[in-house]
Amino acid sequence: MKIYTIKDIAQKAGVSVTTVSRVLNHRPDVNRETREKVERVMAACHFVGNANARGLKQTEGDLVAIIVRGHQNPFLNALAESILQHTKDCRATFLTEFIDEKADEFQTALRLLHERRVNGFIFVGSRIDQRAHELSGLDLPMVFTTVSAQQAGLPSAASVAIDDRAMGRLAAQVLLERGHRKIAVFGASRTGSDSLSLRYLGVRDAFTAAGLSFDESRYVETRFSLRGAYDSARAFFAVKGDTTAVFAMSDTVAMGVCRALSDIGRRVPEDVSVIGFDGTEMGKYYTPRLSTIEQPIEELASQTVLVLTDMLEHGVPPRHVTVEATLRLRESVL
Amino acid sequence: MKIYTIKDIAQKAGVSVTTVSRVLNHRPDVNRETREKVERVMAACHFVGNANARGLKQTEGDLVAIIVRGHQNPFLNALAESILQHTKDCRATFLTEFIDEKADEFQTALRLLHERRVNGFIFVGSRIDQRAHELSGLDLPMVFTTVSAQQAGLPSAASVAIDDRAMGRLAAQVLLERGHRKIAVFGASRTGSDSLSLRYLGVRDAFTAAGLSFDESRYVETRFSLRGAYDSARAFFAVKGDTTAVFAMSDTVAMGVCRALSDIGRRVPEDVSVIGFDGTEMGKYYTPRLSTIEQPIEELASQTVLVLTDMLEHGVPPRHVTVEATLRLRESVL
DNA sequence: CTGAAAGCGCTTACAG
DNA sequence: CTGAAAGCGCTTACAG
Repeated sequence: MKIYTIKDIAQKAGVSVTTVSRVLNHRPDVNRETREKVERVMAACHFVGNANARGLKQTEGDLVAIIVRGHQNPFLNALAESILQHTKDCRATFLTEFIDEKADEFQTALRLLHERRVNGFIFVGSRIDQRAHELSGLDLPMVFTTVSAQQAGLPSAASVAIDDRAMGRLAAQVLLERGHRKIAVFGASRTGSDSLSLRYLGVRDAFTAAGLSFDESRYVETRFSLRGAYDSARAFFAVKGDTTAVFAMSDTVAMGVCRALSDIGRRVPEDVSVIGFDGTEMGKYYTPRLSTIEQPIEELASQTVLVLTDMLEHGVPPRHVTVEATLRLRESVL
Repeated sequence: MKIYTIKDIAQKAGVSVTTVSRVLNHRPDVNRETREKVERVMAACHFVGNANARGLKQTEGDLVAIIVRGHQNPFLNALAESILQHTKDCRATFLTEFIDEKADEFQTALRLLHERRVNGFIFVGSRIDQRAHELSGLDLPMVFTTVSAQQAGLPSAASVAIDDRAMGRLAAQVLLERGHRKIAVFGASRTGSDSLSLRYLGVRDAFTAAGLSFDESRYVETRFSLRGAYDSARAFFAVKGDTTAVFAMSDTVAMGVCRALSDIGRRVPEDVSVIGFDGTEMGKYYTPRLSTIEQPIEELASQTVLVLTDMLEHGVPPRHVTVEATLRLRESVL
């Protein structure tokens, strides 16, 4: 199986490589007969252009990198897939890079910038912190999705996200309204301005609005995996066994907590109510069906691609879009 | 933030581009002082080579594509991650391509072959069928993992997999031994020689060994998603309500079935036993904890990389490795 | 509508 | 140990 080059095709079709290149790139300025002849030869040879060679000539169309941090995260996975879907009718080409949750997305971005001459970024599942400043010199369109970049101080950064603070507040409010007072919150470090920290602030808002104050000893820093959440919950409930409700900042964490509760003989929701976050498919099929704050995947994706192409193709300045999340009350909250 | 090329570095360091290239590729034949000077300049400029330009010179090291079919599949995801882990100390470089479950992995392979001049493949989650013959002319190392390529008729194909037929048999046997006779099997098309079809043959083996025969009307072709399995199970149990046990060919399918059962008022495992396949993390935390056939991810991954590098670096002929799966009896089977 | 030629950034024989 | 030069496969002004 010989690998044909544009030169081989040109020779077989009796035209110049320039013409083959034109056909390859769907340029209009090619005679119909010539085009068809070249296309026939390309088809017969199963010709596919060499991406390296093409990439080397930078002046081609835009190349956008989608960097997904959290490969095992079902929510981000689904979101990335949806973004890719919306990407189909863009002029730019996209490459997707899945990195580990613990990896550094900004380092990855820098590498892609050099290695592949990328000229646009979509960050899926990034937490924007001081590391982001490695990108501050960059004058490329970049869109953060699921996290607001409003406070990031990156001049060319746009973002699409839900109102995490309001949604954190809503989750806590749901529990407070149902009479819960001993409420635990399972999240991560709450000192930044990332989406998880905002949800935590929302929790405090809810308590304040109810004339109460959140008991910080019921805040649990956990890893965002089933195993991590399970272990954290076992340890937490051994000490704070009087807790009657949990707000977990992801559905995965919520499910780990549910399993732990059931293993220590506490029923969900009869003994302990649990509300998650994200609105994953699994949550709908878990027993009990998970109450959650559902992020609008479809809209996050379409807005993200829209904001990016506006910046890339029309030079529109970056903007920060807020989309609506939805409370889904299912079986796990009483 | 200027993007430096090898030429810029050469100029700044006062050497030729050849020398910079040598340093870049860790060639031994560079004077230590020269090397250090060049390295200093590269570091100062945050220099990263242009992958396109490098890729264009094919004679570089090997490039292996890992093609993962089934992006949303947690088992394949975990397996791909483990493979990537084992890949770290290989001389070759690897690129990972996640494609949809419905996409054609062989088309993808062909594209990568041309576009990127790949010279080795790892197929994760492929089903080998007639489409595979598009690769039959290819004299490149390719390793199929989770599915045996023994019967595929591809001369350069190796494979690493469990004994799917034996494991299908074991799953059915577990249910038969516990007195179940009205057993449903949730799988896919069972006419090929892919791993799912083999598991089906294993089921028949188990029935035959017990002096019984499998009731084909209890074979359910389902999509391998929570939603698909749920819908299939609702439809199936509306007709075959006397079924007392289910063998689902993936944990995801098993969980969809469990949820459906609970929604029609059948308890798992008291009324219906369910056994899954793969051994996903979620299965351990589901309620009820899922009984399953656990695939040895770690060993599948290490063997896959080993077989590939043996072929690639040492010219060893392709081989077909069988690894051991493990029965995990948990709560969902009575 | 078509082609000859330069050049993208790198690697690699080939000389020295 | 080091460098000048050719070439990887493609794209794109520039001519015609």
